[in-house]
Amino acid sequence: MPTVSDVAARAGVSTATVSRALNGKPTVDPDLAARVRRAAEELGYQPNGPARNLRRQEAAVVALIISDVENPFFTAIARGVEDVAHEVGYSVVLCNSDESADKESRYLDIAIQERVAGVILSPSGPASSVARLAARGTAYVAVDRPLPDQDSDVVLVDTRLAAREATAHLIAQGYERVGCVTGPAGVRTADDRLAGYREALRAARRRRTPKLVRRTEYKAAGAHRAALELLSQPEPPDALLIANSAMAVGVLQALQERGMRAGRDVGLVTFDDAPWAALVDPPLSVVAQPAYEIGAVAARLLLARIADNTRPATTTTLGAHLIQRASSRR
Amino acid sequence: MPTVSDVAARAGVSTATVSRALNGKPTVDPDLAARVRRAAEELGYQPNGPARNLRRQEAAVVALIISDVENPFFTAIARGVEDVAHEVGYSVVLCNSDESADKESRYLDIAIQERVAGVILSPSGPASSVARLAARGTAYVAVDRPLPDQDSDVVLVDTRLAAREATAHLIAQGYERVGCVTGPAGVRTADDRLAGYREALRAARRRRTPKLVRRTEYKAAGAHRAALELLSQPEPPDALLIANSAMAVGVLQALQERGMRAGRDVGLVTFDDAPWAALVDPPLSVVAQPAYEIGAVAARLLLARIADNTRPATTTTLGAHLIQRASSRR
DNA sequence: GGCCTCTGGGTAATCCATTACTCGCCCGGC
DNA sequence: GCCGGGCGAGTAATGGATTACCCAGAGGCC
Repeated sequence: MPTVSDVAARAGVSTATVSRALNGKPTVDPDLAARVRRAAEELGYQPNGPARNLRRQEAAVVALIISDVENPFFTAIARGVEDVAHEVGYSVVLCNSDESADKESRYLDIAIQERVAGVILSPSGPASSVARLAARGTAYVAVDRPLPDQDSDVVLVDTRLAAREATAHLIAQGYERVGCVTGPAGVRTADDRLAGYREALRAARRRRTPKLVRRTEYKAAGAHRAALELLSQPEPPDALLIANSAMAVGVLQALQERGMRAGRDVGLVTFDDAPWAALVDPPLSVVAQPAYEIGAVAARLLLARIADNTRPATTTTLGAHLIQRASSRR
Repeated sequence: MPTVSDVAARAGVSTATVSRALNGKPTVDPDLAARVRRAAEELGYQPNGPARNLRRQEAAVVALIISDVENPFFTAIARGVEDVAHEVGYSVVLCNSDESADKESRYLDIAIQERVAGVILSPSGPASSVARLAARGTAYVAVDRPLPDQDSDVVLVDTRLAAREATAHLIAQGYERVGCVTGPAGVRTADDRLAGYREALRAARRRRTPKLVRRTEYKAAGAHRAALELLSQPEPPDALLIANSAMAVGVLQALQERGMRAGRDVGLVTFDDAPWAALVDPPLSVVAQPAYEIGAVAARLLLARIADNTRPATTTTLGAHLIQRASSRR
């Protein structure tokens, strides 16, 4: 594997000049630079990343730690981050924490060890170990969920308001017993969606019925169980607000098994406008979140913070909008 | 940021001993090792990854380059890879080549530069630049699609046979004019699925009708256009084999716009058992591919090759199976 | 007791790119 | 003609962990 010295020898210059030429420093004679580039080309020279990063004390890489690779919401965020980061020459590596604080912590360690320039993450649960990032002075930005007890840049969606509007919509459509299937306690988006749901009930002077609410992991399996439980009660819900699209899959399965029809039997609104949401029968009403933009904004904030880590922390809140389809109509 | 020297000073030993102790080398006195670990703990020591990788000439990281993060087939592969790699202490970084040979090439360069231990990739198109990996002696494994002109480890699905069976199934159900929507020419899975489709037609002594076949990018938008074209013809298909789940979304949209119903008006079988496939109306018949297992097998092959790069190249072909649902029944 | 072996641990070389520092040369100004 | 400044390029220090090599001391054997 060729090194700078090999390139230097072939081009008949010093290693310093090779480095300067290949990094586009302006203090190199154009002829020399061309000679160096040609030599590098001929040898198939690829810089040694670890050596470069060791010297520079930082890698031109940002780590994106998301809580579920299989969730289209997060993969859309990933695209937003990638597009912005690539524009300015950063690479993005995607890490899947799988909603496990352990894996998250492990990936954070790796990010620190590899001296990445910055980290974007959707924190899994309250006991986040980002304090270590802060301690090292590594730039980071939280997306989707704020970090507890941390004042860092955050990009959020006003998910509480959206949940409130979605619930109000179900009520306005004439559903009497609106329930909610949301994520685990302590996960901020899950809490917020529940809070918005309750606000809407209060605003409509409906009694709050704990029996109509279930919390489970943010996955299809949990939501499936939850929906079956809810529907087996003596006074089952006639509408549900569902906190993400994976959960919607579980709920729809449950309805199918019970021979029930969304809209007619149970009004449904779910968070996240998955590509298939309009294709199920009846088409699913959703709260569309600007996932791509979340990623893009987060990436821009991260780049700004990499450039200047003393800037004050900001919170960006993006809006979500309800898309009414037939699953919330009788 | 503390270094080995700091830990060494605090534990009252040399840097060599610190390194040996923290890496679990057996030649260190247990008492000393404990002292070192405690010192490291107290200082919050995190090894400097670039320095370590520079010295070791290799990072304990495998790169997984997939052609579409938003495709559940590939994210399931990612889980398989992760689970196996983590077991033996490797980290996985996910790179999204987005079906672009350019991005793929760029990520390969990064993988080489960062001296990752190995690469697993689903090659985008024929002009793959993996030759560079081979030239450097970096271990790699191809998944889903073989590499042209390369004899490397490959993990495939017998997608041609599956396509043939799926098509035969449609014919057996009484569909007369079975068409096919597949991916771009040159992408092996797309070619194979088309070949399997044709084999089934031949076996059933049906005429091959090029007008019933469309090739487009492996995305919803392309398939949507293709489906509209197919259905606008004077003699439109009455059944379609669809080459992946993103395309299925496009085709279903097209049917919806035309007010047509899958199964009754157009029989449908699609590749990939997406979580929502059973939830659309009517439920979608699919060819389920063992995506998780592809990832797991690929990871094991990669680890074997990292250990011994001289082992002969292998090709693993996994089976896929048809799941019959209502979309392929009149 | 003398010599050999084995073990644990220290010293210093090594991996490779970047960059601070330095030097020679050329040009302009006085 | 001499000096200061600036530019381009070379020399060598630097970053931090790993590991080849070497040494001291303990224990065994004759």
